[in-house]
Amino acid sequence: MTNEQAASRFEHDYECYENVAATIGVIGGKWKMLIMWHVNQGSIRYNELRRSIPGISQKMLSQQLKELEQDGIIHREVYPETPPRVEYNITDYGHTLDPIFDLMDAWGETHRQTVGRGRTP
Amino acid sequence: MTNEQAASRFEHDYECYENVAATIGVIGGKWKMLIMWHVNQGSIRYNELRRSIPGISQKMLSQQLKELEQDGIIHREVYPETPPRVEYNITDYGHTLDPIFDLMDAWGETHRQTVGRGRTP
DNA sequence: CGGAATCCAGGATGATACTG
DNA sequence: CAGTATCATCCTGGATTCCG
Repeated sequence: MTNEQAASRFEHDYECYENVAATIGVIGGKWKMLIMWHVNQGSIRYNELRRSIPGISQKMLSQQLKELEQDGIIHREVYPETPPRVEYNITDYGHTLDPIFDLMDAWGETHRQTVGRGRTP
Repeated sequence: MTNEQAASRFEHDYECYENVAATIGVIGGKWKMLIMWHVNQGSIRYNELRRSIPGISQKMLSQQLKELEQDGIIHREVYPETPPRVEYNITDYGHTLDPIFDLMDAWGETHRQTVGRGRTP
C-alpha cells in the first residue's frame, strides 16, 4: 500500500468513526434508549415518563429530554393550562433511528445469551 | 389498554432496552470504534494501534482492547519472542457488528450534515 | 515491546430543595 | 405539574512510573 492510499484510508476510517460516534452521542446517553422507547409508544407526559423509568432522577430526565429535543429526535409540546401540561412525541426524524434500534436489539439479545453478561453502560 | 397489556409492554420495552444497552456497552466506549476500525483492516500490533490512534493513552488502549477481547469482538495473539509481539484481529463474532456500523455510519453522516454538530461522546 | 499499578482532575450522575 | 438550582459523589480517563 502506498502512503497516499494509507492516508486516504485513514481519513475514511476517521470519517466513519466520527459518524458512528455522532450516532452514539445521540442515542448513547445512559437513559436515552429507555426514554425514546417510551416516547415511541405515543404521546407521554413528563411525570408519566418519570414513573415509567424507575431510578431516573428529575435532573437526568430533563437533561436527556432536552438533548433528544435539540437533536430533533423528540418533540416537546407545551399546553398552557393550569396545571401546566407538557407532552413528548417522537419526530419523523427520530423514527429514522428505528432500523438501528432493531439491529441493536437483535444483536444485543444474541450477545447477552452468548456472553451471559456484557458491560451495560 | 389493560393493566396486563401495559405490564407486558413494559417488560418488552425493558428487554429491548437491555439488549440495545448491551450493544452500546460493547461498542460505545470512547475509543472502541476507532480501535475496531483499525483492527478490522487486519492484524495489528499494540504499538501500531497506539500510533494509529493519536491522543489515546496506553491505559485506555489496554483497557478497551481487553474489554473488546472479553466481549469476543477481537482476538489477541501473543508470540513468545524477544522482544515480545502481540497481534490483534477481528473475530468472526466481531464481524457480526458490521451491519450496525454501516447503519450508524450512514445515519451519523446525515445527522452531522443536518444538525451541523451533535454531541460526540 | 507490551503492558500493569498508582495517583489525580474533571465531568457525569445523583439527592435534595425550591419555583413558576 | 414540570421543571431548575445547588451541592455531594462517583467514575472515567489522563499522566506518570514501574515490570517481565
